[in-house]
Amino acid sequence: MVMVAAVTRRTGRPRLAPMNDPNLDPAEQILIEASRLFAERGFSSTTTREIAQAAGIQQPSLYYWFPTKFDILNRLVEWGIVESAAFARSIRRKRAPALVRLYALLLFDARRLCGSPYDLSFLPDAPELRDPRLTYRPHLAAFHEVVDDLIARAMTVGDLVDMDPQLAREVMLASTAVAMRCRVKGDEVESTVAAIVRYTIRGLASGSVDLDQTEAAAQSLSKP
Amino acid sequence: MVMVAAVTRRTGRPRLAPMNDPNLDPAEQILIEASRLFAERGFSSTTTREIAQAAGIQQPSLYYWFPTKFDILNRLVEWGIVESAAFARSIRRKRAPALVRLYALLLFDARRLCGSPYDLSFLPDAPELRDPRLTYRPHLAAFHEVVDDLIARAMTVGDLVDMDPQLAREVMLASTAVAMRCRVKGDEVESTVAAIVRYTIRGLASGSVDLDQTEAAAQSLSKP
DNA sequence: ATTATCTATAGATCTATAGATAATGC
DNA sequence: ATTATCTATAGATCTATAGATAATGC
Repeated sequence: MVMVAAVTRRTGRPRLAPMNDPNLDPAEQILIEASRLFAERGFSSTTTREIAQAAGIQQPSLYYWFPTKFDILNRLVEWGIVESAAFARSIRRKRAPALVRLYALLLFDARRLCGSPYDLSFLPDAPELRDPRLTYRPHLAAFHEVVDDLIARAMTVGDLVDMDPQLAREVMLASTAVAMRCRVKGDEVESTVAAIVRYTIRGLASGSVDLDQTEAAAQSLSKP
Repeated sequence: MVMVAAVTRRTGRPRLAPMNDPNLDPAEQILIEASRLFAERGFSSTTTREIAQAAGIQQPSLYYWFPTKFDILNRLVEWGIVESAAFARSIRRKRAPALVRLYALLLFDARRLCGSPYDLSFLPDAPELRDPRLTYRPHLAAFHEVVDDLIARAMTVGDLVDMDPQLAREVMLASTAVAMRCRVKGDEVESTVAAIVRYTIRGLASGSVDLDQTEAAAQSLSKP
């Protein structure tokens, strides 16, 4: 008995133009194209007509998949933070040195964003993030709490140079923004992520830290 | 004969609400308030009505001072780069080591943005910057050219760690973005700027560099 | 009957223009 | 006469809804 890749005939009225990839979920396609457009022109400047066109449907058909344009944004923002926040919570209980855990957290986050199907480079500093209706806030707060805690611990044991802890977080999260912009495919993800995080930590770690050893420990810790 | 601070009676139809500071140029007031709103809500989401209201005039009165909303953006972007590009051109001919000149350029730029009357924190990654009608491009290109040149020279003499030069520029300009966000007043400008640039250079300078001496040389070079 | 689209459009903006108005300047 | 404002509004969007339509599923 030979299995043939089923030509998934979809239900519903046919599109004016047939789908590029009939196996891809339309909602997924919408998120991918919307993120690309948000990165290119910003959330407010991107119209629902443009998103629909990029996804191969008419403008009102968007509303079958998402209740509002705003919900598309919310889904993308959530995707960008929820998993990293969960990883942050789990790493808080691990017994490795604080700097290693910090390093691992930056690696996990950068890897996720760098290898994402969505272009989330519009997120850092996107003014729309201030909208109180967005639901990412508790996740980001948890993420920041862990980062701040680990910075404080690493500073106490002398693994980070003595500086304003808030500025240290700023510099670290600026590196995450770099990772979002350097989005690459497949094999290149690991080397790109490693380089970005390495130079960030280099700037903050004190001279007594063995960077190669810290990186190696963080690398194994950052993979689930 | 006693000089009295003249109560500048202004010509033209009076405003509905009197000006807060009658000595401040209305165009300047508009730029200040517009930049604040662009930073808060983004260019596209900010309406001309909001800008006008913040500046104390009715919406159509904006158009007496600026031909379009877009021109307000263009003026702000130009302000953010023109002077730094001019400084970059002048420092290219100086005879100090490349790393010192790079350090001085970052200091000059960060100082200008950090102490600016305008809130330009919306500029890094603002999608509106892609608009080809904006006139800042030649200035930014000149600025980047000098930075790239200085990075290459500093790397050749071993003052910067060996890394992808483009990534080095990314990391440096990410620090400039931090400076824009850390806008402070008066006395605090110098210390804030110094700290931000110091930790950026720390992350990129090789171990053989004397950072204190480099900073001192850069500080005096960065002031005209 | 259910699903996923389509077409048409209501209602709510938002930018920019037209033209009136109320000061000062000469 | 000149300047800097005002009011009123045209014209161009843009989001979201209403309701029709063309497939498949049972």
